[in-house]
Amino acid sequence: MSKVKKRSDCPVSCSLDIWGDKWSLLIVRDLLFAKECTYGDFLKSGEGIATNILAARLLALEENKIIEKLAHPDSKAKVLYRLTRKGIDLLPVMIEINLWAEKYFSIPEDRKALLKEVKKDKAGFIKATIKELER
Amino acid sequence: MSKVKKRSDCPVSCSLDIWGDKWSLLIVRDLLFAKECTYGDFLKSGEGIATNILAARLLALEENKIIEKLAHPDSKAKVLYRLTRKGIDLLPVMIEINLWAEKYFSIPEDRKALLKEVKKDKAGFIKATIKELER
DNA sequence: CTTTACACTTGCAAAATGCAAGTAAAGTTA
DNA sequence: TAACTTTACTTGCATTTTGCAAGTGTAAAG
Repeated sequence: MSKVKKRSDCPVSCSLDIWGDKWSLLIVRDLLFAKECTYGDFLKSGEGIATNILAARLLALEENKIIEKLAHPDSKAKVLYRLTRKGIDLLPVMIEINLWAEKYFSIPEDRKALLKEVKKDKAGFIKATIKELER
Repeated sequence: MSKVKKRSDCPVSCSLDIWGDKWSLLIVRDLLFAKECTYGDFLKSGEGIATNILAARLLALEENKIIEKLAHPDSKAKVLYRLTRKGIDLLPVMIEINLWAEKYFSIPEDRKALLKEVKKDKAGFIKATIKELER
């Protein structure tokens, strides 16, 4: 199930081998925003990922140590997904994607407001967010 | 041919709709490094993209104004591809991907050396590179 | 005028994606 | 405690995308 086929040793290529598809970074995005998500939370995201694709992506991200599963405190029927440090470290990538998109697309107001904060002090924002996600 | 199916208005989602696949950012990478590439140059890149996939990606990137074609000065048989400003502006994304990958993979020495330069003065590096690519 | 270089296109098999329905365990309600 | 619901997936199948190999057309070179 876990075929890690490395196309080259270029860092960009290696990265894309793991999360270079239309869905993986959306999962990471959800977790950067929400810190912890259940399977159902991902399904409810606006883009409408199919449940089998979601399952496949979650497994791949877990195998690549981007995310990890943990028990839900309220119920054995629920599962929580969370970013590992490796996943959290995608935050700068995510921020730059947002800034790029802001320049070339029209994006929601609340996201614009957040990016305004980011631009005020990027390093500070990243540091604070990582701290929040890690505990 | 140019179906721009937007899944949501999230900036991340919009971005991935355009270049969220295993190949597009490698094309952008080649152009960020080389400034201008021919069709054959892309084919020669280490990852070994199939020629039909390359043609499809180049067309999609062109339709989305990430790259543009221009006449080769030496020959009518050759075509040059170059980044538009929109494509050049993916540089910060590309840099963060490289920095992330450097932390979690072993990457080639020459790329490490380049990233050392980047880390010394990220804003300066970006500014200088953009200037170089734009003229 | 024949050969080579270059930028693609085409055909087809294999893999990934997307949709709808189904399953199993856990929790909730009557 | 029996029936129902919620949750996290799995399964089957049609559609789409990818990958490989071979082919085409135009321009340049010999």
